[in-house]
Amino acid sequence: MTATAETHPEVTSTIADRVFGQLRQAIVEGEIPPGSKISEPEMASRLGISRGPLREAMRRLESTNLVERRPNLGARVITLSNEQLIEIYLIREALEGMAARLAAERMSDPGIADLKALLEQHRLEIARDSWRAYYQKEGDLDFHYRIIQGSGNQRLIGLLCNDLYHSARMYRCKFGMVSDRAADALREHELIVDAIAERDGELAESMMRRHIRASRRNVERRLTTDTTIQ
Amino acid sequence: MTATAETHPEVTSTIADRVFGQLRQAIVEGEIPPGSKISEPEMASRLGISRGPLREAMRRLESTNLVERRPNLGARVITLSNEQLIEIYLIREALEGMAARLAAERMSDPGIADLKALLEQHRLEIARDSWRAYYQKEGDLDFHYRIIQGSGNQRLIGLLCNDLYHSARMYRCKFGMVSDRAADALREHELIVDAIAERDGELAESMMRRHIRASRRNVERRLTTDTTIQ
DNA sequence: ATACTCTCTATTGTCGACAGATCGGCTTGA
DNA sequence: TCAAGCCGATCTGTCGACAATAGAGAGTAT
Repeated sequence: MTATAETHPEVTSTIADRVFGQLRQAIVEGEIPPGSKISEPEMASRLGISRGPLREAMRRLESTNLVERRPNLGARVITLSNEQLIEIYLIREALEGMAARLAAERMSDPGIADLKALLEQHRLEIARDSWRAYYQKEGDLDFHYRIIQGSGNQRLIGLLCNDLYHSARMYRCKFGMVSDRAADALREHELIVDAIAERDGELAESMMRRHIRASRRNVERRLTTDTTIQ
Repeated sequence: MTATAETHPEVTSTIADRVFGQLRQAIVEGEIPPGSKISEPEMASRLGISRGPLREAMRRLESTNLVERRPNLGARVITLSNEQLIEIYLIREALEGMAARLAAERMSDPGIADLKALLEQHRLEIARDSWRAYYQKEGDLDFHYRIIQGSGNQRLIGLLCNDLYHSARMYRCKFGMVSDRAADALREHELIVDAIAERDGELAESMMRRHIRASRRNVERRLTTDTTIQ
């Protein structure tokens, strides 16, 4: 973990901040499995730090709903229930819908052009090798991030990028969910970008919500039918 | 502060948790003014605790967007800009809209009956003494809380009740914003409850969003015209 | 008079150590 | 044989102390 987390070579001045990022990455990538207890002495010695900064990092992880902490009992990585995943999808539907509306109203013209270029790139990738759902997934993430950023609402950006998306990514890493609806998603993305390009906030919100709702229903269908998960 | 914060006599086993609640209340009520620096040694000695638990509490306050912390420079209570207030209203519009939709789908019949009773009580209060906007404000909060709880979405409940509403309350305590639209708000509340009672999630969401949007526009109007604020 | 530098102080970041609590295993009794 | 209680080990919560950094202030040179 100490090695893989160093992909971002940003020199964070304080240990607690750096360890927070390390642990968050290790948790969402499943390196620290869900439900497992995080022992303070063990983790501190493994990271080569003291318990002080570690506890501060754990508090932040607790606030971002990645670990559960019970007094005098220690902290455990949260266990992901299917219900919690659905909850996140519903919140994303509301928040990213609003983000799309705001992006349609406030995004810069060059930003919209970049969005269109990104979409064109995705279109080519999918046409070239549709089996490679991984790139599409990363691209999907990139697409959503840009629209969220385009909303210009700092609080909204923080909520989605710092909290919800890490939880969602944790899920994706647990069950290796490959998207079987890349083509559909791309079409929906196009509708969203068209609405944004026309500065139609109402339509952009509606299309984004429909997109996320479709994604949620796809997951729900899998969770209920697929017996491997459950 | 140490005295006023003890209104909730819940015995929290750990100091850091208790201090977190104390500081949060002191901040949102304006007892620790926005923008003021929180010195760790001073605050720790004032609370009669060590710096360790205080720092853990500060980390949680940082995660809930109530204090800003810069490495090696200390923590300050966030300064409330008008733009940030508008941001919160927009997020509330999205999230509480979704909450109303879910409440319409999932709230229990007794819960809906309670909601109606609460509304009836508000109607009487407003008819009796319309000048007392304070009670209406508290009632408004109570009304919104019940619908949020009625959504049954734990993550949504936590986001709104633990994060956003404290930020919003901080604003309300800074500018003593009395609602001059109690009657309008009550009518809007009635429409929302009617939609929930009819189990019409679509309508409930629409009405809730319209309600919060009206509230936001009322605030925007004040912020732009009223010169005392600015 | 102003700007620059150096020093000193106070605060933050970090660490090791102690007290209280929880959990597992062991003993003892019926 | 099984259940209840006791005891030790480990961990969490808390504290005081040390190192490093930022800021203020005095002093000096131009």
